[in-house]
Amino acid sequence: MEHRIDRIKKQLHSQSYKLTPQREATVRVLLEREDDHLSAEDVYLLVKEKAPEIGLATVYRTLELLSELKIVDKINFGDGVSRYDLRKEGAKHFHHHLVCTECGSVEEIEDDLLEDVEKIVQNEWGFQVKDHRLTFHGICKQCQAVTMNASS
Amino acid sequence: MEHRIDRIKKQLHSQSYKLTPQREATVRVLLEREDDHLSAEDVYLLVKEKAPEIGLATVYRTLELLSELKIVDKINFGDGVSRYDLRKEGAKHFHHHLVCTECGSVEEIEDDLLEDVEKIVQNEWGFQVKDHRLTFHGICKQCQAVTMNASS
DNA sequence: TTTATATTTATAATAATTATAGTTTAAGTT
DNA sequence: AACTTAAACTATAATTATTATAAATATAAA
Repeated sequence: MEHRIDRIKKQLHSQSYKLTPQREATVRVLLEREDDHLSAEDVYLLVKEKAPEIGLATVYRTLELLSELKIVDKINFGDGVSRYDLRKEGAKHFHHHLVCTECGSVEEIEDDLLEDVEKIVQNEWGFQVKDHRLTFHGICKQCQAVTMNASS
Repeated sequence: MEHRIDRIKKQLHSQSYKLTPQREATVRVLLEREDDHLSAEDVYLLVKEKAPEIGLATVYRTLELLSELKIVDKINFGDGVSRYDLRKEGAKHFHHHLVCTECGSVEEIEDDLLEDVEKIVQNEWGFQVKDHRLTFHGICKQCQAVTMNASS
């Protein structure tokens, strides 16, 4: 964890931003909850546990900053709130998501499944791809099992 | 156009909803501006030209309803507003988008480029895919040309 | 230490969306 | 055709997420 904090600190410094205590606390929350997809409000509440004096606006600004530096990705699953997701170290692209329409769970796929598709887009549409957002909606393994049980 | 209105009318009736004049006016706007990605506000202003007495809340409710019936898809390009996009007739899946980070233009791709990827997700993750959202961020043809001119 | 700048807190403002109350419209029934 | 009922509508208020502002604080540079 310290290693990653350190890297992020350097990324900030390289653009002459500082890693203030508030920003560090925010980053720590994101690292600790790496598998979740927290909203700004969620992050705020968690950061408050470490640093009760922090303001909501600071959390928003920090997330915005991290987002610009591509340290986090801002996503929207259509429920009206933005969610923030740490990029894996060294990842060029945003990872994919599997959203279950039954239970609402969100699973991540880190493999880049889109290399071929991006080539097609590049060649056939002349569009120079920089990044992507891919979300599948459907039924997760667990809910499939439940449904089968229920109907048997 | 009348043909598609008629189909939508039937889809509504089949779930015992009515195609009220307000709903019809809204659908007409969506059909006329099929290539655009209108926000609820955009739709409201356009519908007002046809039916000045319509209320914003009705537009929201209509879009929500059309969205539930999968007649339109609700998307979010990360600018804080939801946008509404008509599905092509008979399309099982949502189409893809190319969002240009330079000029903000949005292009559509109707081909389903994800069939192979969906098979992988299905087989390797056991996730039963029902639909997807795929957006590429990058630089469109036009902006690539401009950039090349500017730098030469 | 002094100065300048970046960042923060607390709060107000804005913008998108949703909820509510009362009214209108339409469909089905006698 | 009048009556009844439920759906849908308008107008507006309320809510929620996010952004902007002003004053205070912290940090780095001179």
